[in-house]
Amino acid sequence: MIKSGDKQMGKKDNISSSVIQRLPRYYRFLSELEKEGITHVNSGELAQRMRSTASQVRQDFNCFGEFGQQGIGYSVKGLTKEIENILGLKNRYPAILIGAGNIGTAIANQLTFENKCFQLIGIFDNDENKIGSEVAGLTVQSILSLDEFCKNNHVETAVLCVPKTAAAELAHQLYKLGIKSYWNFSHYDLKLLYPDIVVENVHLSDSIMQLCFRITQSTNIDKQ
Amino acid sequence: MIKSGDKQMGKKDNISSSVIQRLPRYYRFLSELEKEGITHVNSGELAQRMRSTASQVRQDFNCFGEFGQQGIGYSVKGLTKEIENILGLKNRYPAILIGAGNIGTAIANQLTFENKCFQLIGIFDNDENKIGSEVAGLTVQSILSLDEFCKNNHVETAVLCVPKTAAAELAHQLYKLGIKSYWNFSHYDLKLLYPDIVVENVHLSDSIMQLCFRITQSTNIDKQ
DNA sequence: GATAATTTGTTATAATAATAACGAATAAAA
DNA sequence: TTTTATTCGTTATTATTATAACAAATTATC
Repeated sequence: MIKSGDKQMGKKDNISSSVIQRLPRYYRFLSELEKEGITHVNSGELAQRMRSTASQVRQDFNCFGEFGQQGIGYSVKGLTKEIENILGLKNRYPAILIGAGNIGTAIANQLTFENKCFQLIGIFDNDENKIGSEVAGLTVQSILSLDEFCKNNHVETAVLCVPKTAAAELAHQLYKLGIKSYWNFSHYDLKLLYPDIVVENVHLSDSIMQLCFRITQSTNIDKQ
Repeated sequence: MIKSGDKQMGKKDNISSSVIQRLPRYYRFLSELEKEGITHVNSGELAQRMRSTASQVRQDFNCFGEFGQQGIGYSVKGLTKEIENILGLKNRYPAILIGAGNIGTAIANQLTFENKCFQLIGIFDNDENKIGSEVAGLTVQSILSLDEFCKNNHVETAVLCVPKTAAAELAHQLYKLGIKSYWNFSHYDLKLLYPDIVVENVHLSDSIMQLCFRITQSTNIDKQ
C-alpha cells in the first residue's frame, strides 16, 4: 500500500524552492509538447525549451522519482501526470476572495475560469457599492458575514486583494477562522505575522520595480 | 564628473538576481520605518523585518556602495534614496498596455494610480466592444492603430495582458516597432523569442500551482 | 582622554544549487 | 547475436549564495 508521505512516492524530503519554481514551467512546456503531438522527449530537448541544461532537468525529476527510461527518454503524458501528482493539481481546495476591486475581479475570473485546483466559493468586500454585485458568477458579500460563512463552509485558502492597510487585520481574522493558506496580492508580508501559514505572494509593485531596475541597467549599459 | 557606469557609482558589475529581488523589499520596509518616524536603522533590525540576516543585509548593500556608518548604522532616508537610485525609480518610462480584459484593466489602474516610473500612454485591444471605452482615464484603441501610435510616440515598455495564443505574434510586432522591454502577464515565455529583450514575467498560473504544491505538501505532512 | 560598546565593510567559511562526468540500461544497427 | 548509439540516474565537481568572523571606524562612557 502506498501511503501519502511514503518513501515510495518520492526520493527527497526537502525539495529546494528553486526546483519547485521550475515545476509549473515543466508542466507548461509538456502541455505544449502534447499539443504538438510529441509523445516522447529527452532531457536535452526539454532543457532547450526551458532554457536550462539536460543535467538540471534530470536532477530536478530525480528529486521525486525515476520517471524516464534509459535510452529512450520521458513519456510526455507520463511525465505530465507525475508533475500533476507532485504539484497536487488533482486536489480541489475551496477558496474565498476578499477585495472585489480591479485586481480582485480579475483574479476571481482567473480562479473561476482558468484553474481547477482552487474553487472560488465566496467573494467579500467592505464597500457598500460592491456588495450585492456579481463577480465571476458569485454575489459579493459583506465582509461582516465572513465569520459566519467560514463557520458554515470549509474554506482552505483565502485570496487577499485588499490594500496594504487592511491586510494585517484581515489576516488576523482569517487566521482565527482556521485559514492557513493564502494567495496574497496585498503589499504586505503575511508570513511575518504567522510563521505556520502557507503564503504565495504576488507583489506587483515589487515586480514593477524589478522591471524598472533592469530597464535602467540595460539603457545605462547601452550608453557606455 | 560621475558618468553612468562609472565605478564611483557602484562596486560590483554583475549583481545577482537574488540581490535584485530583495531590493524592492528593502525599499518597502524602509518606507515603513520612515513612516514610523525612525531615522536610523542597523543591519540587524532591518534583517529582522526582512526575515534575513544582518550579514546578508550588509553584503547586499555593499554590492552598490558604502551606505552606512560604522558604529551608527544606516540613515533611513539616505538608504531609501540610494535604493531609489539603484532601482532607477526616478526614471519615467512611457508604456502601453495591450489587452483591456480583467487583468489588463486592473494593471492599467495599478500603473496609473500606484506607480511613478511607468507612465501609461496607450491601451489597445482587438475586441470591438472594448475599443472606445475608457480604462484608467485612457480610451481603448484598436490594435490596428498600434503601429502608427508607436511611430508617433516614444514607447519604452509594453505590458502584455493578452491570451497565450496572441502573445507570440504580438511580441513579434512590438519587437519590430523597437520595443525591447515587457511586463508580461500572458502565459508565454517571450524571452525565448528574442534574447536581447528585458522581460518581467507575472505568471499567475505558475503562482497558483506553487501555492497548490505547498498546500498539498503541508497537508500531507500533517497527516503523517 | 582612554576605554568599552556598537556597527559597518570586508574577508573567510559553510551551505546550496547548477553543471559535468560517467556507469547502467535500452534500442537500433551491423 | 554482437556492437554501437542513446539517454537516464547518480555521483563528482564547480559555481553561486548565504552565513560567520573579524578588523576598522565611530560613539558613548568612565
